[in-house]
Amino acid sequence: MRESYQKLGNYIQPVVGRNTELRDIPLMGLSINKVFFPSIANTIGTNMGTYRIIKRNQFGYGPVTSRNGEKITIALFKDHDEALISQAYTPFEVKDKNKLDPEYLMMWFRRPEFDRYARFKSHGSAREIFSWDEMCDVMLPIPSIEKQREIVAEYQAIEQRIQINQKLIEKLEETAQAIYREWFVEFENYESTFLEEYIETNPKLELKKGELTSYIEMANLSETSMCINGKTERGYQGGSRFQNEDILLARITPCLENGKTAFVNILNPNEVAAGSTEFIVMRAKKNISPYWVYCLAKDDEFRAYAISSMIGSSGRQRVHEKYLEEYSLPKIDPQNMIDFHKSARPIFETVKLKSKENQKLTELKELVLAKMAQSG
DNA sequence: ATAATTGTTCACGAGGCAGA
DNA sequence: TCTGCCTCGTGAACAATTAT
Repeated sequence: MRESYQKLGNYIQPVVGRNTELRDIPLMGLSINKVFFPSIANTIGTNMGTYRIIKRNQFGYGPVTSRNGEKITIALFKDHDEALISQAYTPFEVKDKNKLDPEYLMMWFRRPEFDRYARFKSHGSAREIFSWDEMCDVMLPIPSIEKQREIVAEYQAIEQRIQINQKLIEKLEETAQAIYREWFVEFENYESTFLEEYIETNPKLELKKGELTSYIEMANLSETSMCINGKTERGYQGGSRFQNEDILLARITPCLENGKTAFVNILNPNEVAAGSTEFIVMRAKKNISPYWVYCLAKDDEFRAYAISSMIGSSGRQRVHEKYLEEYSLPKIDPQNMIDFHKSARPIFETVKLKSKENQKLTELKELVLAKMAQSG
């Protein structure tokens, strides 16, 4: 270990104090994603006096590491001036912010190496604990405060760009949806037809058992955008099959209700990929824009129809694609479709570009974290 | 007979409670 | 503080049934 590595214990101290006055301030939880969020605890009948109080720029962590996916629950609190957290978490703070920058320390905690370290250093029989003493024994590079702030600024700049892209993607999706509504929903046409005239569901595609293919699981789908984040390679063993420009619609509780729908654009041309058994693949028929299919799949009216037609018992309800094909909608003017496709294309292309850019930026972020080990 | 669809169960991650 | 346990959500495996 380098000489410039320092013992964390010299820079931090625990925070004491319980909610004995039963104050009415926000109750927060924290997760292995290393963020605070509004707590999901059921606190009816709970004695809130035992809860701990955490203040802005203090940290909280969960000493229990053995049941959290090889990760440690730790986050820097910035959402409010003060909040309550469960007694299960240990709050602590940096003694002197001019010697150790809290944001810089949080960056160190975000490193995957720190997760592994915390797990490795956990001990106990029934439950493995990363104790306060172990936390104090953590060694990390602590350069000058100026250098720390420089590193933090670099990291935050990347984060900001990701957020800007994310916002842009959201706006673009809204725009696409607005164009769709204007042209196809508010469009007056009293002649109606069924969806099967325009789309094909679960098109037949060949994949051999055991063949190595790209695989997209439910977790890769976003609830808010068309972008698919990540894929894996594995031998084909069943499930849905699709290609670029197909639309994936999650058909099972609660993924459908949550809006998990994707526009496939991350495959190679002509590549056939596999995915979760719980996707319905929607494909545009001849002369129909795949962009239109995506917008339809995200349309409130269509989604309400899909949700209302879910069947199955024991809480695991699914949509049947036959029902989707029977969805009734106004007949589409072919010229309208051509014009819509032209208008929507730049939107979808930009979303694809920005989503790719964000993947690169995310890699870059990880690189900045990895680099910290050399900054001492 | 085989594939596709539908129903059921299982495991377990994650967040947290509460008594000793 | 320690630790036994609860609850909810969810993906996936497995089983049963139906279609081809």
